[in-house]
Amino acid sequence: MVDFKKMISNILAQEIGVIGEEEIYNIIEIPKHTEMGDFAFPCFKLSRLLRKSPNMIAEELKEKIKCNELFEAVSAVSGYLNFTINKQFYAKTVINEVLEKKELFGATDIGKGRTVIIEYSSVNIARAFHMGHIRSTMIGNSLYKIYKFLNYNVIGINHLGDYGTQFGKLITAYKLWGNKKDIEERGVDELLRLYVKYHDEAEKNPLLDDEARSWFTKLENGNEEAYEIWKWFREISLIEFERVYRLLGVSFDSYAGESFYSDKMPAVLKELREKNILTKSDGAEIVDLSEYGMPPAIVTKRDGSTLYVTRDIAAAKYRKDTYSFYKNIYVVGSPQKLHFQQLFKILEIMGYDWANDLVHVDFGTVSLEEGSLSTRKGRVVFLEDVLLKAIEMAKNIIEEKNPTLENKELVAKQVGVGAVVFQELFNNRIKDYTFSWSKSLAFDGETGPYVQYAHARCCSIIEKAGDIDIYDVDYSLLTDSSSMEIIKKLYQFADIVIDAHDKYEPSLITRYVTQLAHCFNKFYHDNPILTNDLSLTKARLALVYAVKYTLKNGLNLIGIEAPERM
RNA sequence: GCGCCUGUAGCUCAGUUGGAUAGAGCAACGGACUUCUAAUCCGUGUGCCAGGGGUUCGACUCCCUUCAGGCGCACCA
Repeated sequence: MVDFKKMISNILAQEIGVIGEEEIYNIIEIPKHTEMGDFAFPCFKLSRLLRKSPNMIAEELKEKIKCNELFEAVSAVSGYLNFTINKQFYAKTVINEVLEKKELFGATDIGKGRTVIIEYSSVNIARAFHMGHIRSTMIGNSLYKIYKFLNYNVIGINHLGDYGTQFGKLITAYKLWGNKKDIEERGVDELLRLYVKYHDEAEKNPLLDDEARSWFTKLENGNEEAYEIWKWFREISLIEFERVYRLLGVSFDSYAGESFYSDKMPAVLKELREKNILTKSDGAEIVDLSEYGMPPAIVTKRDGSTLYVTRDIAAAKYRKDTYSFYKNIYVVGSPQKLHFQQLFKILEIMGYDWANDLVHVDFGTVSLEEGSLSTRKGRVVFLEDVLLKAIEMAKNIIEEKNPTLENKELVAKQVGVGAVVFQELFNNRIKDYTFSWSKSLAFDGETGPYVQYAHARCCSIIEKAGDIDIYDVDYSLLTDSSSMEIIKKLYQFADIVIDAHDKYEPSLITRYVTQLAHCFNKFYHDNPILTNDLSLTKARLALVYAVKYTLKNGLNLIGIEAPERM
């Protein structure tokens, strides 16, 4: 699409000698208030170089470039040079672009030829799939879609927590208090019960922890009984997790979790030892990171078994060898920030320059009003419960507002799940938040259903319009303020997607889509679209199409469905 | 103790790599459906941008410091 900023910086560069076009381009901003114009060039930086007041510079520049058919107005206001693009040209440029690109509007090919790995969700086997897991799952899912949209080759990995001492604990608990029948009947619920009981008992009897450690060591050394139990628990868990992933519409290219790397551990340890990176300490092997201002990382325990960071070293190496990634992104909560800093540093020390291509996308913690989520303490809100409740509420609202709707079940699912997901991706990922049923189940205001509703309105108008075509549009009919507000918003979409990509921040798209829906709802309220005036109808209909495509593209990028009716 | 993160309207949060009068939603009150779905739209805000210093023509934004909350720091993940 035509880059207005580029056009302006190009013109300005011919008049300004002291700084280059690129710098000018970067300085140009979009004014906060629309009355000021579409783009603004602040002259303060030039002021020092030219030894003139910003005001005067703006005035002089204005005189030099005022005659240009591209601009409707060029004004100098308190040190800013403000540009207003010719509205008809603006409208035509944007709408043509959207209608031409359709579901690819906003996409670019900056990712062409690059493979990106995104590790997300990474739930723990045999434990509750709870509200705390939705963030990694949906942030990762969204990043997956954003990267894909930008033409990257993307590999989504669910790095399952299917290994480690916790399995020793589970096996111990199963041997002491469990039985086959209960697990077959109750699935993960029973595994959870055993896990909670283990922790209760271990508080009274610390010897249990030795038992658990020893079971994990057995598992790691290939003990058959341990392996069979482990495999069984893993399968049971995955079946239940899949149910939730299906509801959310999330999938993965790989489920290579921690256990996948167990046989790659010896080689990693050998390499670390050969490179003289390990130090013995208290029977354990550590990497001393004090010169980098970090506490040491433990690589093997006293009994020789491995830890989290060891497996992550193996995983990173494996991924580099297998996928030759451009970036390897870990969507994992911020409590694990230090872990990733250590991991990246160790790989750097090992001599891998690609350690710079590893990214930890961290995010804040979800807690409950009663306190932090804790599987062990049984303080937990199951994700599936929240989703099902949201679907049920959506169903009730449909019955109330649109009882004749077809596919009620499907739409209720799309809207209910959309509401929950939207809530997760609305704020900056770094913020902690307290889960609340009423917020997750909100359907008014800045919510998923709000955006979906705007989309459904577009669809319903288009359907009603029947075979009215949108060729030969008279763009002068879209120069009113509420149309232009939409058009300017549409123009920003590609930049927003890039920004979300640069910052690993899906919320930028969530916010954008909400703003676009709002502009559209306002327009919709004030302007009849299907009128007796064919050329007016065509023009407005073209705008509706453009909004529809963009809303749908945006929702798709945050993993939310866009029903055509609701 | 050391390190990282957060602190903006009653509540939940935005705030465009330092820029022109700090914005939304919720809640409250008041308006708008014989017309394309009112899950919508419009109106009403006295915010020491946690406090204090500093850098700058200009600071919610950068630096220092204090306070408050959260998280992490050796054999869990």
